[in-house]
Amino acid sequence: MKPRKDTPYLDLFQIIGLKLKKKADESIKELGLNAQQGKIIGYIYENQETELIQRDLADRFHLRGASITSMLQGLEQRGFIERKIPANNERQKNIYVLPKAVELIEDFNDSFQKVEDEIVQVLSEEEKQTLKELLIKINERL
Amino acid sequence: MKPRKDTPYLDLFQIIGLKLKKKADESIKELGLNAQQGKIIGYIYENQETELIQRDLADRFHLRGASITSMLQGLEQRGFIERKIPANNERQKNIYVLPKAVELIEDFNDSFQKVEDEIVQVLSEEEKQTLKELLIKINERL
DNA sequence: TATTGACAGTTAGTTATCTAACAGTTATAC
DNA sequence: GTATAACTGTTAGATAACTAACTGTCAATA
Repeated sequence: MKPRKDTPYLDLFQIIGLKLKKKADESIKELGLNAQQGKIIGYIYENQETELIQRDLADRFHLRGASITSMLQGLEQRGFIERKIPANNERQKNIYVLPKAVELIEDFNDSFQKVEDEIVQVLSEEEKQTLKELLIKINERL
Repeated sequence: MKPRKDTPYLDLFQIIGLKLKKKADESIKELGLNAQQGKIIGYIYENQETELIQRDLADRFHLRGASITSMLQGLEQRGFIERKIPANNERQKNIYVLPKAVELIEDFNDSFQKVEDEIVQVLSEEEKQTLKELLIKINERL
């Protein structure tokens, strides 16, 4: 007598993911960026000395190359980042943040930290640790 | 010396959510529907005796009314569902699945179950139980 | 070394979501 | 009872993701 339909993990992950996206978007809306753009700018900032290319962003954020192209074109036109073709490989583009973006990084890291805190506010230290381990284990196999 | 930027829970939930969405979409692609459409048809099927309206779907799936309108228009045009204005309230529309959709429900419930199993395959029974409790607790407060 | 395949990025077109403004219906309050 | 507010759904327009087809570059190999 197995249940005909019951996918609590799938449903919970979908709903929590959606709620977090909306919260994160809302929290940095006033900066004129959405959460994805904020996360990407932060990641570029931390990795721009490593000859970061668009491919790396696609891998890290699980997006398609075309989506990265489109997003970076937008950020470049608005003066947040720049892309330079490196001398040693003309099919790549290295990515760098510009001052206009650097100024905002602390702000949206604070905002993201607040959302982060909201997630785990109801958990004990031990529960937080357990959850993190379980999430990492799941993510590795997915 | 607090870490300048560290949001592992936010990041893990976003990535896992994205991976699950892609897996679920892929798993029922051959039926000509995406995961969200499948989930919604399943939900309508289980609740159509309760005078289900679009507002209910928006609440359950955390989508805007406009998104529900657009999605249901598509499903209605393709003959999966129908919407009827009830006699007692002309501003609402009750929603019902049509045979063409009912035929598919078992298929995509099986597909969703496979994705569900993938999520927890690496966890022990005890870990599964713990995870479910933590996710429910988080979702309630978010 | 010339060909072929893999790789990095772009473009065009599609889709699902969103917000804002709106129409019509029902409920509330004076 | 009428005016106003709240509710339900729709439309129009924007955005961010996708796939498929493409250009150009680099690497492997025969």
